[in-house]
Amino acid sequence: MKSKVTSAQVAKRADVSQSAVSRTFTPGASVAPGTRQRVMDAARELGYRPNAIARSLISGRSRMIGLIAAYLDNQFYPIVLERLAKALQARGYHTLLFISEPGDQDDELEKLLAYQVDAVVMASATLSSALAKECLDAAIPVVLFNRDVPNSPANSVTSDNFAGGRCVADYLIAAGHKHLAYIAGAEDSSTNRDREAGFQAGLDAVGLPLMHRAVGGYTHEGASEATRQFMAAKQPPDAIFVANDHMAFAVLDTLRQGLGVKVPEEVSVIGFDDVPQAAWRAYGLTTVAQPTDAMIEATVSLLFDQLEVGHAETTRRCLPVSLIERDTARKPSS
Amino acid sequence: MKSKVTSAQVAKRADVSQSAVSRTFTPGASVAPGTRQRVMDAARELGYRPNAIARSLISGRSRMIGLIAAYLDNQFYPIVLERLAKALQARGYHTLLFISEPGDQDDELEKLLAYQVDAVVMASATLSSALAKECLDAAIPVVLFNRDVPNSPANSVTSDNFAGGRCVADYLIAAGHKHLAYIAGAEDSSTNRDREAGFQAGLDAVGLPLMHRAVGGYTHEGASEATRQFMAAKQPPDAIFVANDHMAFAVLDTLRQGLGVKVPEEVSVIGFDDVPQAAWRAYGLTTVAQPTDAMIEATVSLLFDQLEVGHAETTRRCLPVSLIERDTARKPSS
DNA sequence: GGAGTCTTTGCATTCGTATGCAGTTTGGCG
DNA sequence: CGCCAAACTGCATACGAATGCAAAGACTCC
Repeated sequence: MKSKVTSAQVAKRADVSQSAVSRTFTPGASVAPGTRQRVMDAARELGYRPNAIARSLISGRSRMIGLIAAYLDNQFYPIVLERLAKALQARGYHTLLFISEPGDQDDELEKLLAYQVDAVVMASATLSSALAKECLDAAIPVVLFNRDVPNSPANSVTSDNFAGGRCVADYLIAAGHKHLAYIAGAEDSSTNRDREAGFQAGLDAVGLPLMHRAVGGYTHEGASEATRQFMAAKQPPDAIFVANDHMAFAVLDTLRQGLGVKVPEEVSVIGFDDVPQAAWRAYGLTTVAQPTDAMIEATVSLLFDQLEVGHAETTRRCLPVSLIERDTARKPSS
Repeated sequence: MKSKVTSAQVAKRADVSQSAVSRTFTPGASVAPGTRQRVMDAARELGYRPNAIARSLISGRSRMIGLIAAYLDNQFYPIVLERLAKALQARGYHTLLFISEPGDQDDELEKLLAYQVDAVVMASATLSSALAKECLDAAIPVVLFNRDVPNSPANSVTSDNFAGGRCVADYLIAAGHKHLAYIAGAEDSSTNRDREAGFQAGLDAVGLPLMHRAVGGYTHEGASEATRQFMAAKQPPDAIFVANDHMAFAVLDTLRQGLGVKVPEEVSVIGFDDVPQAAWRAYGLTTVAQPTDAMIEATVSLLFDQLEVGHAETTRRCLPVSLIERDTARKPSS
């Protein structure tokens, strides 16, 4: 069991001081080529690997980023998770993952801070103001991903949800739809709020009322239930805007397989996110695409601005979206 | 910026020694109620939070589990990730995430070990024997999730892929299919190997040949391409077994939307994994269900056996699978 | 009242690495 | 050859918390 090889042991073997070993493994430090070689040899022979924990302790930087997530069943998030983690790895940082349960967000964030993460990315859940303050006090940058809390000291990266919602309204109206419905995600999520507000603004612009509205809670079942409810009304909608793709799939299944309704002939359906499945032929979902890669890039660069440059003021990045026309919504004739 | 509050500062404020503060935050340590109270008060006033990094250094245990993953676009893995991370959190451990690129697995695992993780779960990629040895030397338990490397010193948790493959063969044969095809995942993955071997064994049992075979590489495109190829043959298959659901969706899309083939009337399709989408009505995929929760539970208990009990011999858990009958495969008449 | 037990406390040390400082060597250049 | 700068090296200390040890206090029990 050579489980614990320390720099001191390597130093002894290479017949140098522990400092020399440390310097060999510190990029940019001053070590003579010969010394470095001896140290490297000794290190390899003993199977030495610098202890990142000890390094963190002394340097005050753990090179770990805390990532808080939930709802990994919505495919948007796994993809973000994967790419974000990869982007961080490429820069020598790693991801400490926290899955937040509805109740214990504060508790979890507390533990996360105990691990001395250099920054926090929240890809789910909203930051309670108490916690935001704690992070601020601890000088730990926080980036809200795909959500936004006005008046909080946290940075955020979102796409233009309002514009996306507006765009959907315009598109449906241009296609001649009159009876519009909206299936909301979670009432308290900022994405839902903005998407809905944009959609509503589009209706208001032409004086059209929103005829149906239900809350799907970002779940498959909730969306399915909402759809059933809409279609049972004496005046069912002829177009449904769904707060995200994950729910839109359930809407499509319920309409087509459950109720035998033709899409888009009888009802148009538009989602939001443009997850890969939306492009799969069984769905062919017309949807609003979030610029996932750009959002991740923005997140990473924002993070590093704060971590390495020491940039301080809080920024809110809002990236443009685009409507992807596929087969679930009637196309405007023009 | 009270960013760095240490136990020493709390001690001074509470007028006790640093040891007392440490003991207050160490469950089971001996502290007088009054002292504990004073420490807690001081800690709250200063916003103290024990430094997990420092704790790890002295205790030799980081309470972090390294999780190596990839292919998060196959929904099976995000779900595993979420539940596994949650299960670990519940026991006071956290997940350090590593996304492995095809090339740099060894590099990444190297860095992961530098973080002094207490154990490693590999949910993707196979452990190179060099790394396996390193982990063994470092006395770090390794659990291979959903993959198995014979003759390696690593523990593994899998489902009975061979039995699953066999079961599919039996099912298709019982339904009267004669022209069978298989779409493989990655040739070198143990899941693919076992699923295929089981399937082949089923064919061998009745002397039926495998008429078509192609490698889909676990990708959507690969599976789609394979399907096209099969159907263009002069004797196309009447049943396709696909190495996982993620590819099976592509097969269905290609058959139905791309080629206008009726499923299951003209061709039966069976997948493997039973991801949530398989149950969605647009697909209604007949598939082999892996016992995800049981696999996770097994992984966690195996991990803790080694971490806290100190159990040493390597174990291989193999859990039973079950065929889920839905709408993409013709049912045997019996 | 005294001896023994148990609890509580502080001191000092430890974990493994990084780094300021001072000392030594080397090399360049006049 | 001599001097100064630059490169290299080792010593000692620091990071923040946990813990063995011994001392001191609190109690019990006879």
